[in-house]
Amino acid sequence: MAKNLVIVESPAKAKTIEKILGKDFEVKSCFGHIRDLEKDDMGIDIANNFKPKYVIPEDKEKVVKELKKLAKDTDEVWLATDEDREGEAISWHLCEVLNLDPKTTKRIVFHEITKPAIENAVQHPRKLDMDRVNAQQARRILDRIVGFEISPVLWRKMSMRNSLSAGRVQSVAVRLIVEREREINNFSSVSTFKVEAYFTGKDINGKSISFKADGPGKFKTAEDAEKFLEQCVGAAYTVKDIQVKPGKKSPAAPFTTSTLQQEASRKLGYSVSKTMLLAQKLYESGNITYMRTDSVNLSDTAVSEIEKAIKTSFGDKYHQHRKFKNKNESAQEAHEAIRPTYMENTTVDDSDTRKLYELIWKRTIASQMADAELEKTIAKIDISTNHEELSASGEVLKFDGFLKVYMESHDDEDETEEQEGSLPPLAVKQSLDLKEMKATERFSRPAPRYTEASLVKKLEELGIGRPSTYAPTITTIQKRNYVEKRDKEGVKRDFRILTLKADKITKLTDAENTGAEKSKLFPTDLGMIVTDFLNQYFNNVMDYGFTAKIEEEFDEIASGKKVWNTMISEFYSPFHKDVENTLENAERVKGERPLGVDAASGKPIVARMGRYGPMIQIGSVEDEEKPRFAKLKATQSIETITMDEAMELFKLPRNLGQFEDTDVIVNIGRFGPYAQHDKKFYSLKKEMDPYTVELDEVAPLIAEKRTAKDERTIKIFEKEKIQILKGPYGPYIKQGLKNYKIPKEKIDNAADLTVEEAKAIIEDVKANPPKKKAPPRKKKAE
DNA sequence: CAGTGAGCGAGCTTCCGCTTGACTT
Repeated sequence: MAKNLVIVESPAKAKTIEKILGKDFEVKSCFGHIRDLEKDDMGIDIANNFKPKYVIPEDKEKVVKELKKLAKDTDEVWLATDEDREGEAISWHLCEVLNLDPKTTKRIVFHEITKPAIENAVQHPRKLDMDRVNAQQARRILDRIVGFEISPVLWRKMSMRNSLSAGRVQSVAVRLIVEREREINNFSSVSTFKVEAYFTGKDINGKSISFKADGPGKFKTAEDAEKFLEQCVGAAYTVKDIQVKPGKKSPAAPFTTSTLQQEASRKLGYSVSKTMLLAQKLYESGNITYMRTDSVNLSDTAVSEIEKAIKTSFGDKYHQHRKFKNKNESAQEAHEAIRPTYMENTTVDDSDTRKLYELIWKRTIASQMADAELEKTIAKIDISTNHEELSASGEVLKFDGFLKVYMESHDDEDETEEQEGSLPPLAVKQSLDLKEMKATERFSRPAPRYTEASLVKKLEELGIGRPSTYAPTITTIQKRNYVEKRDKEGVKRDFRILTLKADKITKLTDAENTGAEKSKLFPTDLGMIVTDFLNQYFNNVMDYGFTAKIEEEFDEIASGKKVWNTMISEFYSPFHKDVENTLENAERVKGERPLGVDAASGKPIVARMGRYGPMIQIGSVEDEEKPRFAKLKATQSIETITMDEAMELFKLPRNLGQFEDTDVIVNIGRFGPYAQHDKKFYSLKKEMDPYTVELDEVAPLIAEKRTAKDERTIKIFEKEKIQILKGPYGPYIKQGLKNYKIPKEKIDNAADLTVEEAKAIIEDVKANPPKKKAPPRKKKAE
C-alpha cells in the first residue's frame, strides 16, 4: 500500500503521473464528476436558500467505492483535479464523499503533465478554494434551474410534445442557426459588374508575358459597365506606376479543442464528434496531450523540443520562439494546448488517427516557426481614352517560413478568389497590348449557413459552452430535431458578360450553379417555432450576452466578492416569474401559417406543425368532410413553402400502373419514399423522386430487391416462423420481429441448422439475454 | 418497418460539465 494517494480526473493522466512520482505515490482517477444534483424534483431545495441535493450517479458508484477503500488505507490523499472551476468542485465532492477535511487536505494543480511541473506542484500544495467551488455550484444550479423549469413549459405549450428541451447553451445554439437561416431567406442579392483586363506584351527582359489587371471598382448596372468598355475602344495602355511592398504572414496558435474541430472539419471533412473520437484515441495511446482544452499555451519542455525539431529538420532560420495568449476571456486554461507528446514522432501507425495526428503535429511545429515573407507588387495601368486606371497585383513568396509545413484554412476559402500569383517584371511607361477586357456580372452573397465547426467557433466567441460540451451540444440539438445537417443543391442562375476585344463589344449570357452547400446546419420547423417561443417569453436567457453576464458573476463568487445563493436568488426571482407568466398566459403554439384558399374546394389551406412533423392541411376538422393532409418534404419549411409547392404535395400517393398484374403505388412514409407492390414495400433509391418517378424505373427495383431478399435468406422454417438470414455481421436467426445471435461454434454451418437446433438457440438466448447497457430506468412500459 | 393529423390525459420527457466505458442486431 502506497503512502500517498493522488486523485486526478483522467485515467490516462493517472498512468503518466504515477510513472513520474514513483513508488511512494499511487495515482488514481475519479473519471470526472462523482456527484451530481438529484434528478427528481430539480435536486435543489429552492425554499431553503437553493440548497443542492447531491447524489452519486449509478455509474460512479464503483469508482467511488474503490476510492473510499484506498483513501482509508493511505497516509495522505492529494487532490490533483484540474485547476478550473469544475476541477475545484470535483475535489470538494471528493472531500465530502471520502470524508476528508477540506480545510487540511492537500490540493495540488498543474497545467501540464511534465516532470518539473508535477514535482513542483507536489512541493507546493495548497488548500481547497471554497469560493471557486461555490462559483461552480452556482453554475450547476443555474443550469439545472434553466433547463428543468423551461423544458416542462415547452411540453405544455407546444402542440408537438415529444421530449422537447431547452437550456442555456443548446437554445442559444439553435437560435444562431434559426437567425442565420432567416437572414438568408430575407437576403436579396444585388449584382454588380466587375471588370478584368487581360494583357499581353514583353517584360523588361524581352520575354513574352500575359497577365490580368482589375478594373476601376464595380459597376452597378450593365449599362454603366458597357459605357466604360465603350470608353476603352481604341485606347492605349501604359504602365504608370509600380509599387513594391513587403508583407508577412504569421502562423496560427497551437490547437485548442475548438480550433482543432474547425481545422479538421475544413481540411479533413470530419464532424466535430469524429474529431473528438479520434483525438481521444490519440490521447489514450499517449500520442497527444489532453484534447479538451481552451488553452494555447505550450509547456517549456515542449517549446524546447519543438525548437530542436525545427532546427534539425529545417535549419535555424526557420525557428522563431513564440508565446501565444488566449483571446478568449472565458478560457479557464486548466491544460496545455493540444500537441504531440513527442515531437520526434512525425506520424502514427494507426491509419484511422494518422491524418488528425499529422494535422496536430504540423500545427504545433508551425506555431514556433518563422514568419513567411512576401513581396506584393501593384502596377497601375493608364488608359489613354479616359481618366480611369487599371491595377494589376502579384505576390511573391520571398521566404516560406512556417508555410513550409502548415497553412491555416478559412471557412470562406472556396468563395475567395484564386490565390494571387506573381506579376511579371514590368517597367514604368511600358506600353501593353490588350487582349480582351471583360465585365462580368457578380452577385452579392448572404452569410453562409453554419457548419458544425463554424457553430462551435461562434459559440466559443460568445463564451457559451466548454471544450467538453461542444460536440455533445451539437449532437443534442440534432437529436431533438431542432436542427439537421444536410446538403443543399444549388440553383442555376444566369449572369451577363460584356467583352471588349479588337475594339468590338459583344454581350453574352452564361449560367452558373449557385447556393450549393455541403454538410450545413439547417433549422427545422420545430427549431424555429421553439426558438420564437423562447425568444418571446425568456428573452433574458436567450440573449447572446446572457452567459457572458453570468460568467462575470461567477467570477465575483470565485474571488469572494459575491455570495453564491444571493446571485442565484437574484436570477431566480424574475426568471421564475417569467416561467409562471408563460404557463398562465401563453397560447398553445401550433406554428400555423395560412397559405391561401384551395381553388377546387374553396377551403383554406394552412401550413402547420402536426404531431408527426410539418404538414399542409386543406379544410378544417369542423368541416363535414375530413380535412386533407400532406407531409412537407424534408427540404421544405413552413416558413418558406409556397402555395404551388404545397398543392404539389397532394399528388401522392401515385398509382404508377401495373407490374406483374399488380398495382405499384408510390408514397412517402415514416422511413422515406417507398413503392408498394404485392403487399410488400420497397424503399425508393435516393435519386428517385416519388412525384415524378415512372413504372419502368420502379419495376426493376422491385425485381432486384426481391432477389436480394432471396439471397439474404439462408433457410426458412415456415411453420415455426423461423428464418436463418445473412446479415452484415454474419448469419443470424430471426423469429417474428426478434433477432437471435447464433453461437460461435455453429456459425460456420448455419445453413445446416435444423429446426430443433434453431429453437434451442432461441431458448438459450431468451434464458441468457445478451447484456445491454445497464438501463438505469425504474420501469419501462413495453 | 411504411399510419397518422382533434382532444382527453396516463406516464413520460428535461439541463451543463467533468470523465470513459461496453457494445453490436
